[in-house]
Amino acid sequence: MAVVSRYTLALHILSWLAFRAEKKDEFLPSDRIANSVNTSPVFLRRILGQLAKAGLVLVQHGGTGAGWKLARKAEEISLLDVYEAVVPTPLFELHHSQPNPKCLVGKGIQPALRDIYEESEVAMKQRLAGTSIAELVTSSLAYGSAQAEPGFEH
Amino acid sequence: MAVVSRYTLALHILSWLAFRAEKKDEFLPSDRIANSVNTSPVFLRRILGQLAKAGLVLVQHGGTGAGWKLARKAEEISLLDVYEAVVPTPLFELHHSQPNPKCLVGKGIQPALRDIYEESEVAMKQRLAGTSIAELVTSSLAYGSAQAEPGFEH
DNA sequence: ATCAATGTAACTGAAATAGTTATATTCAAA
DNA sequence: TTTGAATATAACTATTTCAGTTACATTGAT
Repeated sequence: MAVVSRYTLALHILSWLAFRAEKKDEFLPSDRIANSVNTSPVFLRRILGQLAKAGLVLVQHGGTGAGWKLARKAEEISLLDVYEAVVPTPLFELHHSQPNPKCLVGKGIQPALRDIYEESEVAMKQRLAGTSIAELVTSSLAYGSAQAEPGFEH
Repeated sequence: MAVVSRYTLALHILSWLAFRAEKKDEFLPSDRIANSVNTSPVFLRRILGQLAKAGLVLVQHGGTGAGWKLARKAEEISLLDVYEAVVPTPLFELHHSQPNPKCLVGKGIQPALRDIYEESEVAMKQRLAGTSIAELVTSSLAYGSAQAEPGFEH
């Protein structure tokens, strides 16, 4: 295990909102999203809250048309934007208990690793930055449309 | 949290063995390693066992000179070799509960994500492949030697 | 005023991780 | 062949994280 599945759920949420936005510009409630993602609406709202803080979605609190929608076009949201919004911690963990500072290796290994870990994380993020939610939707539909069951109301 | 700290410990173990190997070619016991890493010898042996399976270290089971040493030169062990040895799972997690297959997005998003996740993981690994244990030792010593306490017996 | 929605605190259950304890096994060397 | 310094491994504990649920207060368009 590594990068939390919460990130996958965030991408699913945004893809679904983008897919819906192509048909109609409206706020959509969390339990409609939960129907596609197959997860609790409360859990999704926690993720949606993080996405809202990062400026990726807009929220309508009360009233009949309450819910969520994309804050900007799906072409302008990269998978890295979403990563930064929901994954706050660095990719690699250092030691839990500090290494022995009396040992030359133990003394210097943490800053040495920090450099390498940082660069590896950047390499991963650059790949994420190269794809948008719009492209993810296109790709998902290409994979899914072949055998999707017809007549399903979103 | 993300990539387990076990990976950091594995890199520390190998760096320490490489550092020691420069002075003398011998098997070194896990509690000597534990003195630098500052962790339980039993836990370290679990990691050392994984490294041995991957062919990165050699083990001497019984007798007076029992312990561990590098199976090949530190220049020929990359940080990616170590990653593959101790991190068995993919970097990104997909959904825990399957998305709704009746939804076009839910149907296709997993294979779409698999492609992108795979490429992101490869990008990260390529950076790890570019550094060897020998280089990590050199870098650690550069960071550590400035203020390390003198007179420490490894 | 209604009520369909969100916001959030508090909880549960499951899993992973780090680390420990105890015991059996290995094998070089005396 | 006995010794003993080491590893191998099972079983256990404590901590944390994560996903997901329940319950309730709040919001605000109509």
